[in-house]
Amino acid sequence: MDAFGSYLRERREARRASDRSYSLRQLATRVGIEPSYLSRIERGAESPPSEATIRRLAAELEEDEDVLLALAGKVSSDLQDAIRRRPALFAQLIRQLAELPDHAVLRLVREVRDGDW
Amino acid sequence: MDAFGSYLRERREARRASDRSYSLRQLATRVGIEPSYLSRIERGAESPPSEATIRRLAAELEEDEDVLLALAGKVSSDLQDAIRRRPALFAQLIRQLAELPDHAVLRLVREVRDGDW
DNA sequence: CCATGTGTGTAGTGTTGACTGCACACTCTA
DNA sequence: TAGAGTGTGCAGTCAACACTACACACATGG
Repeated sequence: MDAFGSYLRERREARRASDRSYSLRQLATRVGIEPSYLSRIERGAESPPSEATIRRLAAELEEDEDVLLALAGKVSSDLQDAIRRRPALFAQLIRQLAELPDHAVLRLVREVRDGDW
Repeated sequence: MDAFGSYLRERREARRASDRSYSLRQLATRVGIEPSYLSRIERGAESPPSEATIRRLAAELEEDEDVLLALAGKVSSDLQDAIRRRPALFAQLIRQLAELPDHAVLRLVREVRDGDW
């Protein structure tokens, strides 16, 4: 049940296979946290770190920030800001989309992207 | 700059004009918090309460939960859940919509509502 | 006039979030 | 075989969140 930690470890070790600088210690140092802290996070002995730290981890591992944040049970603060600016509208839309299958949402994304909105 | 508190007070007093049971004390009691706490919140001397408490306040005042949460700088947890289930997809969509005007988003909401999705 | 209700000031509480810092045991490798 | 690097255990910090508890002063209406 610790999606975040195990995913992180898995990703780091994958990278480490081709780049020795991806040891837990070195990554932690680059990201600016204590190695023991990262160790506990990877093993799920500690809850995921802050949004800022997750962002730095994502950058270092070249992972999608939103996905990593999601695994940590969080939602990017800029998305939250966008929703907060028009709460009624976005709330309605998101609740509707929550019940639609992926492909429908994807279709919508595309339509908005290259539509005449 | 204390949108939440002043809005709350304003709404409560509006209701109180026609219903004497909307005193700070009585509302606080119905909602299950200490009057002094609600007092500090309404005056902005304290940051907004938890999502659960905001929900109860919204119910009692017949206000839109999402709007009240937004004023408190929060986003409903069920919306966050929806986003977390498909982070890449939703992140992309919301960032796109953040730059569109209200009417465009509204049009989208309608289209999804009564479209053949 | 006093009992009841009103809002508010001050102080204190338990819990969680987000970490640091150091010591330890193990493993390579030069 | 000493030294550097590896992951980890344990203890502790510091601020914020989300509140409670109680005392106070005012007012008001029966």
